[in-house]
This record gives sequence, C-alpha cells and structure tokens, in this order.
Amino acid sequence: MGHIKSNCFIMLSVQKQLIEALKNGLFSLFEIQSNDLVLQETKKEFEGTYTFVVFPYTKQAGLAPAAIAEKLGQYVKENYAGIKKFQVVQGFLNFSFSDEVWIEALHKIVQGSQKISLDKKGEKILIEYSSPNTNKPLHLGHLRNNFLGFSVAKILDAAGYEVIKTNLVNDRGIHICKSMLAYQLKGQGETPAISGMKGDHLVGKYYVAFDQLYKEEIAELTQQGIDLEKAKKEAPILLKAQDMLLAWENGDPEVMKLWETMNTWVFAGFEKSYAQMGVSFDKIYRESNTYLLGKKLVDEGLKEGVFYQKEDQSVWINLEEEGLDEKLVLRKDGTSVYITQDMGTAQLKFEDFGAKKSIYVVGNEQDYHFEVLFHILKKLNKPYSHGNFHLSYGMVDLPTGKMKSREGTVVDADDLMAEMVQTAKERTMELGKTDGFTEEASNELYQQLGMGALKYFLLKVDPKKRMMFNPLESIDFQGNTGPFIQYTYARICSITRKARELGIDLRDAHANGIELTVTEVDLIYILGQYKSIIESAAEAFSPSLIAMYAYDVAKQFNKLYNELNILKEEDENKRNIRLTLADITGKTIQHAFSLLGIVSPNKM
RNA sequence: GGUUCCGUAGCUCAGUUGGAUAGAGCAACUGCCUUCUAAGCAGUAGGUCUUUGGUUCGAAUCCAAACGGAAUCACCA
Repeated sequence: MGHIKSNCFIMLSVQKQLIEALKNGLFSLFEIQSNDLVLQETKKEFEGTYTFVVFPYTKQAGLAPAAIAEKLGQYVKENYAGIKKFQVVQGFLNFSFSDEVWIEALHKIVQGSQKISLDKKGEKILIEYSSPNTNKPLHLGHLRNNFLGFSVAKILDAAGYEVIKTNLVNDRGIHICKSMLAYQLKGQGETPAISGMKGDHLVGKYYVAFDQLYKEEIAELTQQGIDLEKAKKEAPILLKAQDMLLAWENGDPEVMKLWETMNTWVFAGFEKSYAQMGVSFDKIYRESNTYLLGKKLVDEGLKEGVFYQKEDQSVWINLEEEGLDEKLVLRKDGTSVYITQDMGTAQLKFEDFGAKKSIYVVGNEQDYHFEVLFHILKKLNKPYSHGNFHLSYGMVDLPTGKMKSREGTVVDADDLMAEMVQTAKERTMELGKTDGFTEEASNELYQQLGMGALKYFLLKVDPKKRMMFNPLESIDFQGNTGPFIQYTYARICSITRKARELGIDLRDAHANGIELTVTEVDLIYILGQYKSIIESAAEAFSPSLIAMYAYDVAKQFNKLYNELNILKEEDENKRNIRLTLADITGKTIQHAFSLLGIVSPNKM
C-alpha cells in the first residue's frame, strides 16, 4: 500500500516515536545506521496500523527477514509504550497501537475540528477557470472545468491561500462573428424573450446555422467544379464573417451594436447556468478588453529585443532554446492572436491583484499554448512569470468519441443538470424519502442530490486524466457516488439530532479504559488524515483526492453503523465515544464536500 | 513525421519516492429491515495489470522496444 504522509498531523507524534524506536532498534541490535526509515500502512487483511519492511536490511544484519523482524518487533515493544502488539509476516513487521493512543488521537481530532482549515499562508493565488466562448452554450466539458476550478479554489482557500477566482470570457474573434452574421441573415428579429430560449442557446442556434450555410455554400462551389480546399477558404459567407471581424475591430457602430446585444443575451444565459452550477467569480475579464494591453506588451518586448519583426511586419519570438519553435505574437496586419490576448490578461490580472501565483484551468489540448505563454512571460522578465501553472485536465469523452459542437455530439450543460435533478427527484420519490417534506424542501433536496451526483462523478476522477461519460447510462446514486456520501451525512445528522433530544452532552465524554473495536480504530485513523489530505489536494490541485477520501470516510462509518450500536449502546463511555466519532465523521464529510462545492443535506 | 499523455475486472475508475494474495463502485448472483435512515451492510464470482525483454531480495509502478489509442505541432480561439 501507500507510504505514510509525513505531515499526517494527528498521528505525527505516534509515527515519530515508532520510527525513532525502530531506528534505535536497528542500531543496537544490528549496528545498522539508517536515517530514512519509512513506514507503510498495513494492508487490510493483516492486523495492525503501520508496517515496517525489513527486507532491505537482510544483508547487513546477516539474518533471515523474519528473524530480523521478530527481534526488531520485540525491541520496539519493550521500548515504546504505545505499542499494543506486533506481528511478523515474512519480512513485514506490523504494529498495532494501544487503545489509549487512539483515544488520544480522537481527542486531538475533536480539538482540531474547531478549525479544520490550515493556517493562513499569507500568499495570494489567482485561479482562472470557466473561460467560455460567447457564441454557444456550455457543455459537459465546461462542467468539468467549472466544477474543477471552483473546487480547487475552495481547496486552496482551505489550505491557507488567499484565492482570487477569475473568468476570462472569450468574446471576440471570427467565431463570434459567425453567429452574429447568421443572425443577421436568418434572425428576423428573434430575441430570447420572443423565442422563450435561454440567451446562450439562442446565440448557439445561429452558430450552428452559420455552419449549415457555410457547408451549403461549399457544396455548391464544389459542384461548380471548384477545389474543396479553395471552396472552404472562399465561401462567400466566410468572407463576410471576416469582413465583419474587421468592422468589429474598427468599431463599426452597427456591428458593435449587434455584438453588444447578443453578448447581453449570452451573459444572461451564462449567469443562469453558473447559478445552477453553484460557481462564482471574483472578477470577470473579457478578451475584448485585454487584447489591446497584449499589443502593448509586444511593443515592450520588441524594444527589449525579446521579440523580433519579420519583413512583413509580423512579430515573433524564438523559443528554440526552450525546445520549441518560433512563435507568432502579432500578425502582419497588426491584429493580435490568441497568445497576445493571454499576455495582456496576465499583465492585467497582476496589476489588479498583485498575485505572483496563477493557475489556469484549461483543457490539455492547450498544453502547448500554455508552455509557450509561460516561456514568453519569463523572457519578458515579468514578476509573475515563475508562479504560473496550467491545470491541464483531460477531455470528457463520449462513447462516440470527442464532443464537437458543430456535429451535434455535445452534451449540453443545462440539459444534463436538469436531467440529474429530475433523476434525483424520481429516485427520491420512489424511496419515499421526502414524505413529510414541504414542496420547497423537497425541491431543494432534489437539487442538492442531482448536482451532488453530477459534481462527484466529474470530480472523483484525477483531473489530469481523460474520462468517459456515457449519456445512455444515467449517473449512479449508489456506491461510490455523491448521494451515497450525502446519505451517510444525513444518517449521522439523524443520530446527533436524536442524541440532542435525549439530552446527551458529549463534552463530558470520558474514555478511560475503553476497549475499541478494529472498526472504530480504523475510522479514527482515517479521520486523522483529513488535514494532510487537504494539503495534498492543494499541492496537486486535485479535488479527486478529497472525493476519494470522503468516500473512504463514509464507507468506514457505514461499516461501523452496521456493526455496532451507537445511541443504543448501554456502556455510556462507549456510547459517547461512538457519538463523538459520528459527530466528527459528519463534520468531516460536510467539510470535504463543501470543498467539492457539494451541499450535504441533513435529512434525506 | 516531431513532442506529450494514456493502455489495470464486462463497464467506470483507485493503486503517491518499487513491497505482502493488484483494490473500489456499477452490472450479475447470495444473505441481512418488529432494533439508531436498506441511497446501507456482509458475501460469491470476475485479472496473463496491452506484449516482450531488462534492472533486483521483490515490478502494475523504474528502463528499453513493439503494438494500440488520444492530444498537439495554425497569421483559429
């Protein structure tokens, strides 16, 4: 199994003492000096918490592995009071701790639960996520992006950073003009109000319409005997779109007016989607505002000799030393490209917030782009150029392959979220869980469960990896899912609610001389890891670590719930220990889920 | 073609500096609700960790090659 996190706060002193004892044992028994002793978690099928592997010492000790383990175990048990027993299996030496150690650990967890978040680091960190285009509605890929970005922001906040959430809206460029042009041609004054469509969907409709018109024209041209490649470049509607982009850059009043109108529609639509997703931003940037600043940076770089101009006036940077190519940073006609805008945005964000660390939550298809961007910022010697990180997440694949908006193979974000809430409603009603709920409370619960299932589904997978979504199979509500963990939380709430009704005060829980079961010890052990899990998740920018942890916690608690009585336990001390465990388990789940942006209902 | 990433159960995924009989969930099959919420628990079955070589006490993990898949290498964003 895995190695022990060196920063597992709760068990830290216990681990240190054990390692110290092992070190001393190795020296006094075998005269082996070793400074890097590593413990491992004992595998489930064996008794114990920590395992020490002695295979590496067989040569030096001149004994068989089992013999070394036996002697070492004996030594440690005699010299460290916290050890209850040790067992030797081949070259593996397994240690179990006394119940006192575990009770003490539980007390520390209870004390620490007053403030679960880690200490402030006094450091600002920017996170940019979402980054939609204003020519079409959001899809499944955006959901992964938004949930990831929001969750990572929460995790970093919990890890002590001052987090600033930004969203860079891509609201300019040829693709935006395409939907505008199609609207001009076919729109006939349609508005979201008239059509009853959400603004982003309405605009998206015209983006698709453009593509149809474009394809028709290409077909026509090729029938006239024109080469396909040529037809693609010279279709009249495409040329018109290009003209429109020029008109936009020149501030043509009519084009600007249409652009602003359609933007307003899209933003109104996005706002609804973001509200449903439960994500938010501290500041929204628009590329239409940042691309000009990017051009300024190009001028600076030219003066400093970082960039150079070719004969046709286009501006370039040479990144061959970095193992990359020459890259264009400004077109020959002086208009900016993608990277120019990103340079401008980076500068603007730094001027606004002064953060030297910055995370970009963007799909891995743009790995190369960000590599280039970060190199450019370094060459420009920007103060924020060394804290950039591209959180490159994998695509969400469908069984049919990659999603493509133009081919109609996208899973729409709004549709999917609505479906999830509907499924949650059906499942909940089948189980009769909302009997006695008000309608308002029921609907709130369906929201929480549907979104919980969806968010957990997308966040439990390692962000870096591509993942599969099959629209024909609904997302589960059982097993390793959001609702399972939410259910465990609601179950715990039910217990603590009843405990309060019975007037049980946990503060006077005394636990002297209590015998714990393996299940209780395992739960205490898992609960003690939470803070170090937060730290790992923050370091790796990985909500999936939090998700998997929450699942482990819930699973272990349900095991305990089925094996042991809690409220009905007659021994008051045992009952109180279990109640304390239940309470801390609930708090841990709730906190972990809040880091994923998932609400934990206290009744379901 | 260059670069980067990936290949683990029928399906979706874990597996953190190399460690014990490779783990979960779903799907399938067995049990458990007059007792704290059965969206739960316990169990059965399911694997040549793509293949082949190497490194060593020991490899899903490290190295090399082959096979299969993906992304990217735009004066698109």
